Amino acid sequence: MTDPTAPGPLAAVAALMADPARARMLAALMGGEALTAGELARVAGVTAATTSGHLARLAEGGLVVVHAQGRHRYHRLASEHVAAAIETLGGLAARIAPVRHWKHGEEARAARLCWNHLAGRLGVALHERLTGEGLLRPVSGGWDAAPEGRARLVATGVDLDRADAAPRFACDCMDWSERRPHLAGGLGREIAAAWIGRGWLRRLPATEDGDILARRRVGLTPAGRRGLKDAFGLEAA
Amino acid sequence: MTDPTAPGPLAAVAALMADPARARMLAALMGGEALTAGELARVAGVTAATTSGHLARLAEGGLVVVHAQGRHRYHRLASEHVAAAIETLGGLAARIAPVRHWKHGEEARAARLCWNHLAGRLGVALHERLTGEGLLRPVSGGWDAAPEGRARLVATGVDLDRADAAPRFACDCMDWSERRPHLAGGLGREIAAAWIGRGWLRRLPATEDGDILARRRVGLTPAGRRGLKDAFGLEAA
DNA sequence: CGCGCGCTTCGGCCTTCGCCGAAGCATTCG
DNA sequence: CGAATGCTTCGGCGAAGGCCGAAGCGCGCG
Repeated sequence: MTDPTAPGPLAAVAALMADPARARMLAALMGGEALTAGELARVAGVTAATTSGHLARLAEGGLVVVHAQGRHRYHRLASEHVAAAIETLGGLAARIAPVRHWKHGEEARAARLCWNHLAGRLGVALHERLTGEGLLRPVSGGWDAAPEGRARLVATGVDLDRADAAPRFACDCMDWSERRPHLAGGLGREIAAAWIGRGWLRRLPATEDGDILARRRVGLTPAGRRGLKDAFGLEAA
Repeated sequence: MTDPTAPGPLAAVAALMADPARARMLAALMGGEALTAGELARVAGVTAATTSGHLARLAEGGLVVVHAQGRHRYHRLASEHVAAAIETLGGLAARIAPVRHWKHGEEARAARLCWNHLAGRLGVALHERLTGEGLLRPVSGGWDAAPEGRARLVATGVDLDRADAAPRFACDCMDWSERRPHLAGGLGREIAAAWIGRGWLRRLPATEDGDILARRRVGLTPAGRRGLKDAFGLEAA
């Protein structure tokens, strides 16, 4: 316990992300869905045996939580904080590494999920629009929706009661590609859920290669484009 | 180049932080000062030879930049984005790991530097005060100082011209201990520099053990306490 | 009830890499 | 112009850990 060779907590959590196979799994989980060990094995490109070990370590380290259901074991990211850290680290990596061209990079820059909320240009534009118009205002440690903002969000199907029940939507993630904040937390989650639910957003098919963006890309449907324009005057790219 | 076994950029940057000795070096560099290889060797607890290898990797990976001066080689974090990522990852680690009691943890929670700007309770309180009073207002991708806010900041000795010259102070770091944003970017840097310069803040002595907080803790002087109360009505803990 | 499937555990191989001491450069100082 | 200092490079050692195939285990289905 008081092992003098023990890595500090920072090194320990970094080590969990430092393995290529584990990093691919975490990236896949950034899509927000709970995935089985088998699915994660495929995206990571290793056998089931290897995957099992990796997932045990990730769970032990608190990055992932497991939910057994029948003969499947579903894994998802443990919390918003894990997602935010991965997003931030991914952003740093993208900034530092030679600009490697992801096959679907352009689509992902346009709109994607960051665990359970909206990111990419669309997520950033939404955040800017809401804050710039005063529909969201800064409060202690985060954002709160002004009455006018609440009404407009509810009109688009967002369940604000459930968003309010969340601890607080203090966490505005720093965006991977745009280097600007987008809306995370309970409100971000409810927005994404509502708009996917009413068909404004649609998940784009996962890529088969080990792409870090697999399962994260979303697209705005024509209905969504219209809806966002009507509700917020938002002209999506 | 197209090595199929190459780790993704995320795993690569995580690996740089995943070694205990390197993590200690990075933590020490979060104090914002440029440190020599020898100083980093001492804080990391390894020999000069080992340190040299680590620093070469960190520089190669873009986390650190080197500045040779005489027979010393000074190292500092490469950018604000590196500092933000370390802070975020450290926050996740603190949240996940069993609450380990750092010797100077309480002092560091009160006020510390996050690379070149103010963090801890003081940094968070300042951010909240400035945004809550409307002295800072949200603009596209960050914060801008309102006229009233500019005047008050200038009155405390902050060089706003230099802050304006910075790319943008879009980056409000997520705080390690408080899990709330504090003020980073060009403005954060100028504030910390100005207040240290006029004796409002003082660096506290570095700890001798390999503490992750070494060289980061700062204290508010009586003059600083008075000054912050007069300028912003800020009652520091 | 027995088979199939998903997942984990075990054992063994092998690469990676962190570590050090010794030697080699460079810079500064006496 | 040596000698000391700061740092890097080299060579070699050892531990950590990532990988797999095979075997084991639990759950659901036929």
